[in-house]
Amino acid sequence: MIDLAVLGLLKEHQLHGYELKKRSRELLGPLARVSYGSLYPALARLERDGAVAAVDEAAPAPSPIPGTGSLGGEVAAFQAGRRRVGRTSHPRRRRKVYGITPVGERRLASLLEAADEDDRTFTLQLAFARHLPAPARRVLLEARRRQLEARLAEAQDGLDAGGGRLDTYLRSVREHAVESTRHDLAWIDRLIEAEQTNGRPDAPPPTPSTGAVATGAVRTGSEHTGGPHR
Amino acid sequence: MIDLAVLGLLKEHQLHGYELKKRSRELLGPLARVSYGSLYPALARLERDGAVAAVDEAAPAPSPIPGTGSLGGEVAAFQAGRRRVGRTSHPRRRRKVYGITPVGERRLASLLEAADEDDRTFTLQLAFARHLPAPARRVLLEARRRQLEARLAEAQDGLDAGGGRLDTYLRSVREHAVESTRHDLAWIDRLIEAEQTNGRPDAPPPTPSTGAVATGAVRTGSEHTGGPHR
DNA sequence: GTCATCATGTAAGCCGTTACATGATTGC
DNA sequence: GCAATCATGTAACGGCTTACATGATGAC
Repeated sequence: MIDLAVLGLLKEHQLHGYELKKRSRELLGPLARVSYGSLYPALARLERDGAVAAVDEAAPAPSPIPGTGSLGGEVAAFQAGRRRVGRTSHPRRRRKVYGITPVGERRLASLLEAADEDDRTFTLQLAFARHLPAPARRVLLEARRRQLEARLAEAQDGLDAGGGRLDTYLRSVREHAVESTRHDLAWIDRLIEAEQTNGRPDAPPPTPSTGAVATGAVRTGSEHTGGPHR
Repeated sequence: MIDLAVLGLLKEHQLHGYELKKRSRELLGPLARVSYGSLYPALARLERDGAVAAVDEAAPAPSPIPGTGSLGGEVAAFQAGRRRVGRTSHPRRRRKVYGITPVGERRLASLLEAADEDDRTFTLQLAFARHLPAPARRVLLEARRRQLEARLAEAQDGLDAGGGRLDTYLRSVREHAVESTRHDLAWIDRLIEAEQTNGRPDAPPPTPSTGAVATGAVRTGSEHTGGPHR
C-alpha cells in the first residue's frame, strides 16, 4: 500500500521523503496516512529494488538509471556542497529527492491493477487511475463492483437473518452497513458509466510516462501532470 | 480490537474458539474478521489475565474462577443434546469453552468506552452498545460525532483546495469521501436523537450483566442467536 | 478406511506504528 | 544564541495474517 502511494506521488513530481509525507496526507486524506517509520524504510527498499532513484536537486541527472548506482557521485556532491550555500542563489540541498524509474513505473502499473480486498488500497488505486490505460481501469472498476455486490449480499443476509429479534444497536450497525455499501456501489456505477461514455473526453491521459527519471529533467516548478487542466 | 469482539461475544454466550470465529463472522460481517492465528492467542492471553475462564463442558466446574462458579451444566446439556453423544458417557471434551469473568466484564466496559480513531473499533463498540449505560453511550456517540466532523472538514478542505485543477478520478475520490462522511454523520445524528428520545423505550437494557460466568448458568438452550431459523 | 469437518494451536512474517536519535536551516 | 521547523533515519514493538502441524469425530 505504501509502495502504491509513494510511486503514485513520485510519478508526478520528484519529491523527498519529508514532503512525500505531507503530500500523501493532503492528497489522500486522513485515510492513508504514512509515518516516517514506514516511509523511509519503504523508500530505501524501493531504491534498492531500482524502482526509485535519488536525484540531485540542482542538476537533473542526464543518465540516471544504469542499474548500477552511478548517481552516488552526484549525491555526494550535493551533500558536500550544502554547507556554505546559506542564503545565496542555491537552494538548500541536503534533502534526498527521489524520482520514479522505468522499473518503478512498471511496478506502479501492476500495483494499480492488482485486485485487493482492502478498501483503502482501492481508494489509492482510483486516485491514481489516470495512470492506467482505459481497459485496465474498466477491469479495476468492474472487479470492485463485484466485490461490493458480494459484500452487499452478505450484509443484507445479516440483516434479514437477524430479523426483528436483533438488538437496536446491532441492527442499526447492520442497516448502516447495507446503506453504505449501496452508496459505494452507486458511486462505482457512476464511474463505470462515465468511463463508457467518455471514450476519449478531450485529453490523452493513458500512460504518458512523464515524470520518469529516465525521461530526463522534470520541471518540478510548474505543473506537468495537470495537462489540459479541466 | 480482537479483545472487544471476543469479550462482547462471550458476554452473551459461553463459546469455544472455533465457534467464536464463526459467530464473529456472521455477527460482525466481513469487516471484523478474525483468524485463528490471532483468536487463539488472544483467548490464551485473556485467560491468563483472568478476563475469561475455560469451563468444563461435561462436568459443572465447582469454582473455575476466584469468585463464584456454577456454570457449565446447562452448556454441557446443550452441547450434548444437540448431537447425540456417542457411546461414551463422556461427551467430547476436546473443545475449550470460555466464559467471561467479572474482570472480563470490567475490561469489556472500558473497551466499549475507549475513544479510538479506528472506524472498525467504533462499529464494534456500537454493535455492543447495549452493554453500556446510557450516559456512556451518549459520550461514545458524541465523541464519534466530533471525530466525523473533523474528518468532514478535512475532506472538504481537500476538495476546495484542489478546486477545478484536480484530476477526474482524484476529485471523484474526494467527493465520495465527503459524501460518505456526511452519510456517517447523519447516521450518528439519528442515533443520538434516538438516544435522547428514548430515555427508556420499553425494555431495561442497561447493564444486565447476564452471561457472566460468575452469574451462573445461562440459558444457552434454544434460541440465543442462531435461533429459530426463520 | 478415508474424507470432510470440527477443533486447537504454533511459527514465521508482513506491515505498520510510536518513540527515539540526530542534525541542518531559518527566523528572531 | 535559541527555538521552530525541516529532514532523515533507526529500534522496538504490536497486531494480525498465512501457513503449517496435529488430532478427534462422524459420515459414507
